[in-house]
Amino acid sequence: MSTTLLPVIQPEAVACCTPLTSETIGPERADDLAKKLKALADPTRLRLVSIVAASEGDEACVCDLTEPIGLSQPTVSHHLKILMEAGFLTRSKRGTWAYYKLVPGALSQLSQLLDVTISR
Amino acid sequence: MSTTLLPVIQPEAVACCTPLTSETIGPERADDLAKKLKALADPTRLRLVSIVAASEGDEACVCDLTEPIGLSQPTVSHHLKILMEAGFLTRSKRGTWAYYKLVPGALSQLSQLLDVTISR
DNA sequence: AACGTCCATCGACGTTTGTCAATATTCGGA
DNA sequence: TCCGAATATTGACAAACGTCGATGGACGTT
Repeated sequence: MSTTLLPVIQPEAVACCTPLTSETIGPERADDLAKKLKALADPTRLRLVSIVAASEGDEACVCDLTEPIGLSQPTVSHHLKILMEAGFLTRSKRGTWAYYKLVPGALSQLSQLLDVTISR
Repeated sequence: MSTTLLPVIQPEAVACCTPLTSETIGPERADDLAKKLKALADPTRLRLVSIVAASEGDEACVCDLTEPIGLSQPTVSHHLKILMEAGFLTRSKRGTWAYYKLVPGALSQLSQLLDVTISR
């Protein structure tokens, strides 16, 4: 009698597993990106960046920032430090005043990274 | 004798205060933006989004995600929930499997918001 | 030299976050 | 109807975070 050949089921097709179609982000890059995003992921810090960006020369001193933010001066300084360490602001002292300035393109760069690195 | 008129010093020029040249972000919008950024500001969640984005049909089930992430299944489910509540992923159950899918344009929209809302 | 102003740092506090083990739930197959 | 597999939820815990008051350091003015 004749035998019928049955196709062997591929292991990949057994369960739900979907194959990847392109490269994924590595844990190191994910850490870097997360660090920058974390620096912005706070309402107070977003407002700080916004006020600096809206100021003459993309620059403002702490005395300009404390009042509209409505938090204590140490807290504002703390947030500014975080934004500096993340590369969004630079600091320059003139007299007793400390001026914080937007790093040109830092925000746009992060914005692009979101689109390009992730959505790919 | 003749009197010389002296110009009155403007109050704004006395100290360091820089005038704003354009609108700043309001506290409510800052809260909204911060909430979305916070959802992405974690290395594990960035990798999850990346893997989903790299998968066939921008879609993957939890069983595809647990192994490459290297964390416990409850932790992965927890992160996926956060990404869903922030509007980056949607969930659809098929059988026992739960498929998470990228929300089209959600990342790009956030990316644009960063550039437009802040940098002005 | 003494004082006042602007800002950074420190220490403390309550809250939020990321993680896990254990358990509950839902669904398909025997 | 019972069992196993995939996923969500709960409870717990340590670490990180946001905030403040108090303090300290640097600078300009008197």
